[in-house]
Amino acid sequence: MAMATRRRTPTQERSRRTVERIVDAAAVVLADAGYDAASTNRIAAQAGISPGTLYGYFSGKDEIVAAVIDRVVDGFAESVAPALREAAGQPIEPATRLVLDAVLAEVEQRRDLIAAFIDRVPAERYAARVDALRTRVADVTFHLVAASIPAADRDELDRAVWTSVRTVEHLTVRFALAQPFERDAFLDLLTGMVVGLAPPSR
Amino acid sequence: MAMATRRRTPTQERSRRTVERIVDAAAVVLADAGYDAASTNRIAAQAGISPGTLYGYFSGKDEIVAAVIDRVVDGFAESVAPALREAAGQPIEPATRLVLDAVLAEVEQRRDLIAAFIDRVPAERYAARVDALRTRVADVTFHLVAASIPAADRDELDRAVWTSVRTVEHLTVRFALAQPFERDAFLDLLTGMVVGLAPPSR
Amino acid sequence: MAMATRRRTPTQERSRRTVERIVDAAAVVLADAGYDAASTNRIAAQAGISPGTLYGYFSGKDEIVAAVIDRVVDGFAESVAPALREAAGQPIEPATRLVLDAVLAEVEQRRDLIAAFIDRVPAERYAARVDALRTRVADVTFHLVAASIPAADRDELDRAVWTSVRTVEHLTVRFALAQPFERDAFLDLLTGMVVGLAPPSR
Amino acid sequence: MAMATRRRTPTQERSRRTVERIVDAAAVVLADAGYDAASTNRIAAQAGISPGTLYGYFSGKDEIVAAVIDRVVDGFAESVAPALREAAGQPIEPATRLVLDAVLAEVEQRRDLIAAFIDRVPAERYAARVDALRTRVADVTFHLVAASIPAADRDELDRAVWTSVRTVEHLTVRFALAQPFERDAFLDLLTGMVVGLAPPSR
DNA sequence: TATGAATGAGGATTCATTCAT
DNA sequence: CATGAATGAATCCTCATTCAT
Repeated sequence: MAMATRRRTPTQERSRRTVERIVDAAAVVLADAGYDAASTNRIAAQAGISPGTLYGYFSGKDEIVAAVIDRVVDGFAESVAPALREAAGQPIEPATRLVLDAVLAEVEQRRDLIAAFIDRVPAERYAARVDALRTRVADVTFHLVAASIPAADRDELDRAVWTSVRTVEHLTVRFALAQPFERDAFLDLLTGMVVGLAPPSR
Repeated sequence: MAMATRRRTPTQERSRRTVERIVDAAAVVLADAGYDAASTNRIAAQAGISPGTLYGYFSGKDEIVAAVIDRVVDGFAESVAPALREAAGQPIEPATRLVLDAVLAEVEQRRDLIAAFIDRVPAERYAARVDALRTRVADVTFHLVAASIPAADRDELDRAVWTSVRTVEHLTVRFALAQPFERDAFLDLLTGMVVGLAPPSR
Repeated sequence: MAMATRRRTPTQERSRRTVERIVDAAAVVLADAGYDAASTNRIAAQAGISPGTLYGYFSGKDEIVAAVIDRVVDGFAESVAPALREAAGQPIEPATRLVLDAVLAEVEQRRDLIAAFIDRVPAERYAARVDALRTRVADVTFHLVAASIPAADRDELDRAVWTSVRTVEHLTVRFALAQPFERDAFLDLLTGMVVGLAPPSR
Repeated sequence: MAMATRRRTPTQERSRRTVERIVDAAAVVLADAGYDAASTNRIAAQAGISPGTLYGYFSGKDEIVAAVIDRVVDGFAESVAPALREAAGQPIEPATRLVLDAVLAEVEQRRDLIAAFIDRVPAERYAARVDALRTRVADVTFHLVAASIPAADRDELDRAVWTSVRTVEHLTVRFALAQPFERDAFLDLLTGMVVGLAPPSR
């Protein structure tokens, strides 16, 4: 998924590094101080550049934040894809668990940054981008299961997918943040919920 | 749940009305414009008082926002309690559905305000207060079910309760905001998920 | 003519004084440093108030500048009116000279401020307001002379008025700024030009 | 009139073209957007060069603007000269009209650029250069008429020249911008004013 | 208590200019 | 010569909060 539109297209190597530094810095500042305190000047300072440079690449604060989210969102696509491939052909329960494990692992890895977004960034600043991911996941899930479901149950499947995606997203994130009990037990529970939601197959 | 600590205790009737007006105004402004745009001056203007007066009743912006949340949170206690009483003695499935229906109804009623908080207020501004409610709900749920569960399964029950509370909260809110399909179908689905999480009773 | 729209209506005496101080300060800064250098912070500093206060009364830099011009423009209305009254009934030549003398006197009095506007403020910032004055002056001039002119010459009168107003305005200001020769000689010259422009009376 | 001092003398052909492109671009941007919005970066972009290159030819923004004015000013010298030659030997009235026509034509041709300067550029940025032209015009006018005037009237001639130059400049520009009535009528009026200013010849 | 004028630190953003490549 | 990335001081403006009246 594309990074935010850039004012200056980074043709030179130096540009590319600068963009990286800005996004890195923004992630750090967001995690440390939250959205409100993440002023452009502060992000620039953290990146070791001048405030003006920032505006060579981003049109403003929101675009920088968007780039940080894009990075997280892109991470999911990349890290869940292998699990999806591995799961293909396996029975539904182990397949589901495999994928959920990958999702949870990715969340765990970005834990601090995700925590910062959840706690300190108003959702309207990033909802659109996360929603795009959500839609993609829902589409994939739907088509994975649709084949083995009678056409009459498509509506039920739609509802199950909506519910699953929301449930997995929320519980995964909350579990990673709070870690209220053991990882395996959580994955078992979550797998059971998701599998239980699927309409009876043919 | 207590209102935020006030600088002046509103012993007099007029004071109480002023507090109401401020909280009302804050709810309106938050729903209309979000947290960032909800300046104290704007809230005061909406309430028809001067900015200075505001500080006679609240120590600052965050305390006003807290009072708005408290009102929402208190609403739940009040409106779910009757359903809880009615559910007592009924079989688990209809009982659960009854309570979930009440929860959903309350969310639906506060839809705009909840949407404003979810979308536009950084969670750290209100997380503590919602967490307190969450804990209370978890406690009640735990004790309601604990009696019919073997002591050995207490850990499993803990996990099921954590998962249920998080799931119900999230799905209920998201369903009320998006209304992606029919209400009854949703309640059926959600009831099934929650009941399915309960450890096998004795 | 009205001052620029104010955000805060100066009900209290203190407000009125603050507005005065801001407009005074803006005039000083404009005359000293020009439009570009007349930052809101600098105007505030000159006025001995904080930058925020400024925005309580004016929506921004342009509105402050407009208030300064309004003051100058209003000055003309007030100071030329007596001359107009005195001129009524006199023959055209002494009457014209009387009015031009009053105009020049007023320009001379505001010399520094007018110089600052002419030299250092882009005209688009104040053209509209000066144009309003110009239109009023043209209207008055037209009606003063129209009575003694055959209806057939109205077009010619229109042209003469347009030319007179522009000529008087420009020469008066430039003369006051440069003072290239004696005041009396200038008034004689200018009176001759203006009287010469008038279409032949009945 | 000389171009502004350059950092590098454009001995080479390519350099000369670059300078042209910069001045062209500056004229376009000034006419389109005014002085404030005419940033060096924007001028460079319009010229199709990089901001750095600009500083190879001009010491800064003001020097670029000066070059644009010089071009306008030089245009006058070139386009009024033929009219002056043609007017020589003719009676004063048709001669004056001929020259004024040429002046007006030149203003009309540069209408947009002149409008941009008048409306949107603080006069102090270009006053010196226009003043140089004004002085030259005044000198020429003085010597043209001086021969036929008694020496005793030299002071009067001085005053008439000052007034004429200012009047012609201002009315010509304002007429071209506003076009409030017919061109011929304007030239008649203006010619009459100027001729009327001349001291009685011997 | 209520008022509302005043505060002032801090935020987002721009742009003339420089300099390493 | 040209490039274009980088600079950083300076600008306009906001808003939570205070305090004299």
